[in-house]
Amino acid sequence: MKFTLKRDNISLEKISVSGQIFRMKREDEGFRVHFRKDSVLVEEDEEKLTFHCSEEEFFKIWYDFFDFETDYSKIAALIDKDDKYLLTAYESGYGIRILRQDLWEIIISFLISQNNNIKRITNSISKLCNLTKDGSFPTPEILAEISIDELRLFGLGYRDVYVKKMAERVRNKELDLNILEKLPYEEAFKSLKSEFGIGNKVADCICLFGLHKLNAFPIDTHIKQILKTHYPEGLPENYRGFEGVIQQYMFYYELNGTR
DNA sequence: CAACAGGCGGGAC
DNA sequence: GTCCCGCCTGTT
Repeated sequence: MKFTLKRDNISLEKISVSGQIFRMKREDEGFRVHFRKDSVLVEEDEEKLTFHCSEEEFFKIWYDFFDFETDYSKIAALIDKDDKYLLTAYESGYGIRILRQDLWEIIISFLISQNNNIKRITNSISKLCNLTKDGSFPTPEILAEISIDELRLFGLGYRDVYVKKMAERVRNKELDLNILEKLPYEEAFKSLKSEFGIGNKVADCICLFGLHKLNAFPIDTHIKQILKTHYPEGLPENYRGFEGVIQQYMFYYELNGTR
């Protein structure tokens, strides 16, 4: 079963290397993505996307996952005509969207991402998924049961204690993800930051990619440099509310350029 | 060999 | 509050 739709401001190719998702792999026919227990293969060509699933499944799961509800062209229209840097970054990153991924998977993924490189992050997460029979991302219960020594084998380095503690916290409902999902940005950010292993950057990544708070603006080493060079006075006011989307265009442009 | 990779915790001040 | 250091580990 397949479901086809016209491409409009979406690029799986770019999303796959935008740094927000760590297990979106290119297969022979297209890209495979995962959401909780489900997975789908998506073909991408110049004018359309072909989902290898029923229309019913597309609208039940993947429509939200790819955030088709949000009009990214409308957000891009906010870009200042004199902001040459961002106009170029948007042109470069045109088609990137903020996926609505599973919160738990995002929390662990970005805990692992700190002071780390994408290759190693991807490798660690891939190994973690081997813990489950179906290859889906391991639940808090599963991760909480793994010993530190065993976790170390996944190449997490010193981040293994962060992962272990977080799994226990969530399993014990000391951090309730259902509540976290209902909080406004400021409160979610504060709650996340109080967790062991989560600082400003990781908290904002989780808010942006796990809670879809488009006003979260994760500042990593690259973004810090960009701000210093192009926005010494800070981001313009008119981007307020969509800083996270802006960040993605900048980040992509910085790492992938105009290729 | 050192430096770095999408930072963070902990201690000094 | 800010500054600084050490940290797992694979790659360059």
